Amino acid sequence: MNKKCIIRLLRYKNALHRLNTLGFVKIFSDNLADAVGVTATQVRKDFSLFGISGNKRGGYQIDALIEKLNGLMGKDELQEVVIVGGGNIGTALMKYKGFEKEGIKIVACFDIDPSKYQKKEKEVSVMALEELKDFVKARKIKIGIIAVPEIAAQQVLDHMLAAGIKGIVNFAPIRLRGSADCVINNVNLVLELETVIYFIVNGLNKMIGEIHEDQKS
Amino acid sequence: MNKKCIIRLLRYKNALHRLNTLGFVKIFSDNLADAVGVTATQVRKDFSLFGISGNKRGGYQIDALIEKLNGLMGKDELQEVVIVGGGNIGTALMKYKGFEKEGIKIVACFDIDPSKYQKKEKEVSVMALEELKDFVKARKIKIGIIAVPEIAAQQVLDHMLAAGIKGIVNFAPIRLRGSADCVINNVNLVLELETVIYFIVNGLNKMIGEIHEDQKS
DNA sequence: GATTTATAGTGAAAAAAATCACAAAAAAAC
DNA sequence: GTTTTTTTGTGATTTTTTTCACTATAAATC
Repeated sequence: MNKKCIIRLLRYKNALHRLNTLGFVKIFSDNLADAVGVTATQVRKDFSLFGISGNKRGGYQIDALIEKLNGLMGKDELQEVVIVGGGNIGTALMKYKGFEKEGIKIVACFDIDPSKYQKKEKEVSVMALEELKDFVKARKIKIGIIAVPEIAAQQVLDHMLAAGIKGIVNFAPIRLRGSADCVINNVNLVLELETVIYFIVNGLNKMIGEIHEDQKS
Repeated sequence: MNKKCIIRLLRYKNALHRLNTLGFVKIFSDNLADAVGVTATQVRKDFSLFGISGNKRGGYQIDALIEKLNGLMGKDELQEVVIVGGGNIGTALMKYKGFEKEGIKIVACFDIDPSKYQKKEKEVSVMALEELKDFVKARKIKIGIIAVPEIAAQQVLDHMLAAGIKGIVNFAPIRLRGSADCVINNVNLVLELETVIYFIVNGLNKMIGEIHEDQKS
């Protein structure tokens, strides 16, 4: 039961959700592997490790599988999330439709200069950074997104920790250090692009098909 | 020389750039490790593997180090990149300032319905998807970003491949398969958030400080 | 200029992760 | 109802990745 395996399980769950809404009922380790980008053996091994079993020659029942994964990984109830930083990235995330489907709700955005933003119909409201603490404490919010410039990221992190945020996705292009008190997932958009560029410029595309994904195919 | 190691080298380069602009001249494996989120041993091992050496008790000269890394990984000349999809994410990336510093230039965006967008001062222009192929071929662009809804992603990928794009960062929440002809880096924003949520909901924050980063501390 | 100290460098060991190879069983075909 | 086929399940093996434990060396100190 390692970190990587857990992350894969999340991916399986995610993919299964999608397949489910597409109307699929049954799935083979093969198909799931393909959807997630790993090998079929890996899928079965992961399941085996967590005591998930299917039917020999019958594959897996998708809804039962989702059920099991939910039981294992904690059914994700609706999670309220705040964003700090109302710039390009922050705004995009505020408006992004993809979260809702997965039970994630962006409830507010905080910015140093909220006067720039006026609330439009159906949009997330932007508040002053000073209001973060009270808001987060009052609503017992545990998850936050950092979408501020590099220079402000560390300071914003401190604010969030003080407010009681426990998990963060950080989009500022600087690595923020997690702690026992707070899990941080650093996502560096520039680096994601640079990685691809590197592989292309150096003609290494033959070497790999995908990046970060560790499968055959 | 494995994929992970290459990606780490890219991270080192990135971090060194930042440290350099901040005025640092010298660095120890320790510091770099910390900036990137790995162990000092790992940094030294990676360097050793690629024949990069520093000075005993003197650390590494940052500019020389960058030089070496550039030599090794191909100096990144200005790279022109196109975006497909002018929605929330696409728009954010178009406006995002962070790319320029790293020699990445977003030169155009393509959308099914470009009439929604009117070009403003200093902004990237949005064109019809049909123009993608000619544009990309004419300017010999090799790198593209997919920022369309899930449903359209596969089709857009096909368009891009036909146009001669060789490397892609895909933000649609579906795994696109790379090939010998095209490297794909799938970035799933929802999943990044879900991963954090999972660790928090299950109280596993003690288990890890960071996600995707495999270091101590 | 000898001694101490901090840091790089690296082969060896350990740990982690992935893959293989094959058994078990259910379904399908005959 | 027997045989074949397909797919799961998993111990064993291999490969990959990381860490350890130590040496070498340059700088700093005394």
